Amino acid sequence: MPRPPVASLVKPLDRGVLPSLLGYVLRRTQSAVFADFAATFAKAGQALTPGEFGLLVLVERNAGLSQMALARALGIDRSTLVPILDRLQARGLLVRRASPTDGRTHALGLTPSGEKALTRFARLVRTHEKRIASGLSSTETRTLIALLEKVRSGARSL
Amino acid sequence: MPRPPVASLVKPLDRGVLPSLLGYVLRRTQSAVFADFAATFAKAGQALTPGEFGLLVLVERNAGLSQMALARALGIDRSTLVPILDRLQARGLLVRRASPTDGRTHALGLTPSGEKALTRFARLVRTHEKRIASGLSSTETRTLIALLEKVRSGARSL
DNA sequence: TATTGTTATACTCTATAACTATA
DNA sequence: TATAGTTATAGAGTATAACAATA
Repeated sequence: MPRPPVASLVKPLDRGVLPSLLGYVLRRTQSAVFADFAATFAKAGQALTPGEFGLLVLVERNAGLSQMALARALGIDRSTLVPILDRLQARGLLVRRASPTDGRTHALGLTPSGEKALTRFARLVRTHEKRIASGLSSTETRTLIALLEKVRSGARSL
Repeated sequence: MPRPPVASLVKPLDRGVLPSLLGYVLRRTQSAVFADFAATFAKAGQALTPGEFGLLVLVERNAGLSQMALARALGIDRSTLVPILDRLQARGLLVRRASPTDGRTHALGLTPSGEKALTRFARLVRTHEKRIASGLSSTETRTLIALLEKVRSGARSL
């Protein structure tokens, strides 16, 4: 007897206190932004996650850094970083070179192909950023970033 | 010859364009907020993720809803929801009852123990929210939430 | 002894595809 | 036929513990 729900007729649920919670709104927004990032790259035939983009920028701007230093900057464990670097290296974007000063560490760097790819990626990120900020004035965007940074510092001191 | 990096002496990396990207700042803030949530609950001897909290609130406010309806509201696949419900049910917080009107669906609901737990959880969430918003005036917090909602609607229209 | 990178392992979140029972 | 829930499976992100090479 119950009929299949027609998309336009699905009753929105009661979300109670959730929409007034900063953490909840932050998480939902982040999820939508992630989806937009993925769609932007997919439409351009490119495969990259926001995390991979951040990693590539960090390696480009700090060529020669070690895996430990990179893991610390990304806020992840060094063991978590290994398969991520494996994948980017397999794609020919990044190399682990021997460090000239410390036999234990790798000096990370982008390949020429990685540099070129990063330029393409950066263009797509700008497109994506324009879209997600399309409902905001540039003043609002700056305000939003500043407020988010304030939240981040408040959350970090545990 | 290289010495171990002393925490207070670790040079911050050059992040290039990243700090000006809304998506990047959003992701880092979300990560710090998640860590604060986890720490708040861990200190109180409770184990709960933000996602589980949102799910419990949704079930409480919409008792009897189906797994499909819940998955839709959470933005996840119905198969993803199964093990999540399994865990909450195993903890005695939630039940799958037979629907009186449709033999295919489950009517979800909180157990009395789940209701009581949710009250405790909500108190911890308020503590957590106070901390992450501690650097903001209440006006700023409302502004932040409004701006995030604007971003979310801009990101969703693909 | 301590650090770096790696491996083995485990857990969670996510999805797709196929199965079942019901509609 | 179509929908709801489940299972099997797979990929990515996360961690801890232990190991080899190096400091």
